[in-house]
Amino acid sequence: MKSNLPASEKTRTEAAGAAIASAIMSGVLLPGHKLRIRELSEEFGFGPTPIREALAGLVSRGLVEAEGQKGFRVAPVSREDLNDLMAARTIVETGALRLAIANGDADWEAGIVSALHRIKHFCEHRPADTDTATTLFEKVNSDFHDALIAACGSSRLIAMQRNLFEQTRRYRSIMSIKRSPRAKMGEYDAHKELADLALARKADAACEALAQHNRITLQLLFGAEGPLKLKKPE
Amino acid sequence: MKSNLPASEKTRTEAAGAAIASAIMSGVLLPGHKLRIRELSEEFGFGPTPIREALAGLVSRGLVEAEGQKGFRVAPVSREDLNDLMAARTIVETGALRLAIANGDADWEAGIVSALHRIKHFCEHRPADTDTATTLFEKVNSDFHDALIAACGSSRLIAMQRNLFEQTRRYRSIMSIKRSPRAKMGEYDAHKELADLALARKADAACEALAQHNRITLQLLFGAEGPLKLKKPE
DNA sequence: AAAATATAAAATATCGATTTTATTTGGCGC
DNA sequence: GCGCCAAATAAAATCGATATTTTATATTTT
Repeated sequence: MKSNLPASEKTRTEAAGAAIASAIMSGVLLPGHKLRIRELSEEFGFGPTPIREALAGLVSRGLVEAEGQKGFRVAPVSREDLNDLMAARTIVETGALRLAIANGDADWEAGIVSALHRIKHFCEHRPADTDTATTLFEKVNSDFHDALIAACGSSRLIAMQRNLFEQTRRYRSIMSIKRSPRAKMGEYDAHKELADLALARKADAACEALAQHNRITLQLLFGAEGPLKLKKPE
Repeated sequence: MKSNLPASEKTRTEAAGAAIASAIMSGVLLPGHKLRIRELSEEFGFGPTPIREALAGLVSRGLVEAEGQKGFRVAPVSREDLNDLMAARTIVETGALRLAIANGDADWEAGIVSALHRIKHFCEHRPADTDTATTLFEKVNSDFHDALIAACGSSRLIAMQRNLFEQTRRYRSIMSIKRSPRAKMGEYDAHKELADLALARKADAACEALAQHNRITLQLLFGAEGPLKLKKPE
């Protein structure tokens, strides 16, 4: 019994990190939930050391919170934190987009066109199963936002954007935002407008569209019925 | 023998992290240098576990690089990486500054005035010892940039700014940039202009001044005689 | 009875040793 | 002599156990 894992996570720490991250992202582990090393160790079948190291890694990704020597817990969610998150995300994304528009070459343009096409394809051939559809949409959506700023010239900006986007995804997932097929077609339109503006090198308009897109996401999350003030002490 | 440490680092991991970070920031551990757990363990007098955990933490701060299961090394430096870093820093700093100017209250203004005053005081009463002076300048300079964006409303943006600033500081330290007293007085003028624009709520002008400030820093580092292409394999 | 304190229980942080993985060294064939 | 493969060496990743700190419980004092 050596490795029947996807082989993408070669080290136990990475595998444990992926497993825990998945549980957090999907809402199996709720915000604020205490993360005890031994429990996780038994639950996921890894030794205490990889679990511990994995948790430290998740802290830097903003999915887990470390409290001195009192251990770890799933990063809490709140309205204030969501505002915090979206403010940072908008700054990083629009800044990176502006740079990408200034520096982008043909490969960058091709990446955007390709990513947009996949969003379109998803909207037109939406999988029947809701979970599958949601997962797929998050993937193509994430890839599109990646493609937009791929030519920004700063690996740090790209990494920050990915990280902030991941945290946004968690909020969406936790609050189980459900979009109707029509709403998802609307998402396509918004992305198309964004792509067109970027490819036309209209930096100001593109950044404003992106900021507006994020404002809508924020309002959508605020408006959702999900409990957005829980801290869940345990 | 329980704790004769500064008591600020209560856990071994934190103490080890601070020690290693200090060695990296001061250039004792050169960019690209291989970081072997056992060596560090013996060198600094901590067990392997805290060292390992500390290194993982430094990776997320951008001071150390992890290579699969091949271990750790001090984050390399290069012209490309410095461009990468300064691009990210300018985006984050100007974005956060714009938010702070829009949201800042009296406390924010007071913080800027106070931080600026300390820069002025430093310039007028510069310590004789060069190392002491440099350390103190980095502190007041860092505090000033913190104060500028303190009211931006996003803890994530503040954390990013701190982190990127720290990395910039490492570049400065490594290349042993030496500023003449006159040059440091020039630094004060630049900071004063920036503070005045921010306090006058002139967002565009303030951000442009900040961006210009960063461009100058970049050129100063590029122009320095220090070896900025070393990778130091071992 | 409430607050404060001492004791017991649990969880974390750390250690030392083992296992696994990477790197070097030495030998063999071409 | 040069490149390729195997054993040996070194390093990193992981484990199981111990020490330390935190949290919960019970007791004593006012």
